[in-house]
Amino acid sequence: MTVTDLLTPLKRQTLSVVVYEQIKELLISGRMMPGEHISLRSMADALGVSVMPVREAVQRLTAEQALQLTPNRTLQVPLMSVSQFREITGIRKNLEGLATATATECFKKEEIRQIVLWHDNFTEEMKKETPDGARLISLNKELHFAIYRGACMPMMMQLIEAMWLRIGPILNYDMRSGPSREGRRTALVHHASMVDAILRKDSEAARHALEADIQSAADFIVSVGVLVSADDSP
Amino acid sequence: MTVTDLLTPLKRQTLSVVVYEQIKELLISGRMMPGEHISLRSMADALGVSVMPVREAVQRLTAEQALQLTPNRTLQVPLMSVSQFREITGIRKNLEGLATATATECFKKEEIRQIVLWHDNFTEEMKKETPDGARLISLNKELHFAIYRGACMPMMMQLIEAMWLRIGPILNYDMRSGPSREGRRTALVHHASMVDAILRKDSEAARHALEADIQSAADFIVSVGVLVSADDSP
DNA sequence: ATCATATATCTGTGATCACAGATATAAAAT
DNA sequence: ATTTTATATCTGTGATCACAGATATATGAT
Repeated sequence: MTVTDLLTPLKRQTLSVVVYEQIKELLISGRMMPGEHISLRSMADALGVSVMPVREAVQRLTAEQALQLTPNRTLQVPLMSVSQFREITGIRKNLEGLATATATECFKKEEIRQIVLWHDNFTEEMKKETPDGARLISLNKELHFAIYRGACMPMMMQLIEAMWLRIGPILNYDMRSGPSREGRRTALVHHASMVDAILRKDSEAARHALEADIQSAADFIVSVGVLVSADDSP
Repeated sequence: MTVTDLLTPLKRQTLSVVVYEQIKELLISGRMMPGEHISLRSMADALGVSVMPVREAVQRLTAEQALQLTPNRTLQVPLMSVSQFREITGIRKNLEGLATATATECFKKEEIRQIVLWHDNFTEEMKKETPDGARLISLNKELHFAIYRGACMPMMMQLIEAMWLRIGPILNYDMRSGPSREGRRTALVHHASMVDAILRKDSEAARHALEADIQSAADFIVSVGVLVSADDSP
């Protein structure tokens, strides 16, 4: 056995995709506010690269509608209308519901153990008097995607990620600064019944609990009033 | 009234998006074979532009997995495994089924008229002894998307388009060179019952007919054996 | 004729410059 | 002091060059 056997094939990492991943993480974890403006050169300077990689990353994010190019040649993280948000919520319930139901029927023991672990961590953090917003966002995402991954549907995963990327800024922006008391309680209830259904291998119950989780979070966002009324975007 | 009132706001068209649309059309209409190699410079020369716009267009198509970048720095239209194709077919039935059912319940008269028109044209072309492959592909796409548009779900439309972009090369590559006798008959049957259900405003029947249409076309593709067995792509 | 080596050519990637349009700032006029 | 005009600066977009890795072709030796 030589040392060459220890070397991983090393997937080619271009600067473009590194930048892409970074901006994506900023968006999905709610560190950029809807409506906020960015520029290629300022990003490039901050990252210590030329505009070229930033340009390609931003171009891609714009294609995914995670960023928006205004008619004035200005980049911004998009504002979202109520109707857009409602449509995404509907699609999410459909896609993520299907993934959850599919996964529930074919989970392995190890996968379920991991899900319970994320759930416990999330619950623990939620029950603190002053939960860490960034940690909550991360734990919530890990819990959800651990479930979806179980469905073994890689393309479905990509679609779901694309949806999360678009609602990330909206969903997470206020959760960062401490979730509301009521929001905390309902989230815990839905997560608990989700995990419970998974343990019982009741796929329809799991789907139902997940859809309720998505819907209640969406209702909260709409009630807060952070969404714009008219549909300015397309 | 001055002449300025006659001028449309003219949406800003960059070269990148023009190139993007062109390549997309090539892919979705089956004019590029799965596995075929392309290069930035040859494309740029053919289009009479620099590599820059082609690069961004290709980068975007690669992100959408409509093109693929091999480890050897070679661009190719992706091969597809049977399992990948089956997963996409499942997702398509879900998304397009939902769109069809939703649309059926809220069609306006004019929209239905348009759908019947596309259906008639498609049927007419199919009944010729030697149907025009390119025209069939176009008519089939127009018919399907005329239905989906009725759902008034713009984001859903984008997801569906992304799916079509990925299966376009596979689905359409052999339809170009004249569809089989059997394939023609079943397609007409499913389209007819789809349109019939829409006229009766029976949303569940419409969904069912659409899913049957998708499934039967997919079964045909699998039986032809154009798909690769192993899963080479990530 | 066959195989090894070397050269030429092709690939995508990154950096840099030029450009036009839009915005903000500064200067000058009233 | 206020409004207008001019200047400077910032924006994304496109073209061009340089580079490293991969492939094909040609050259050389055996």
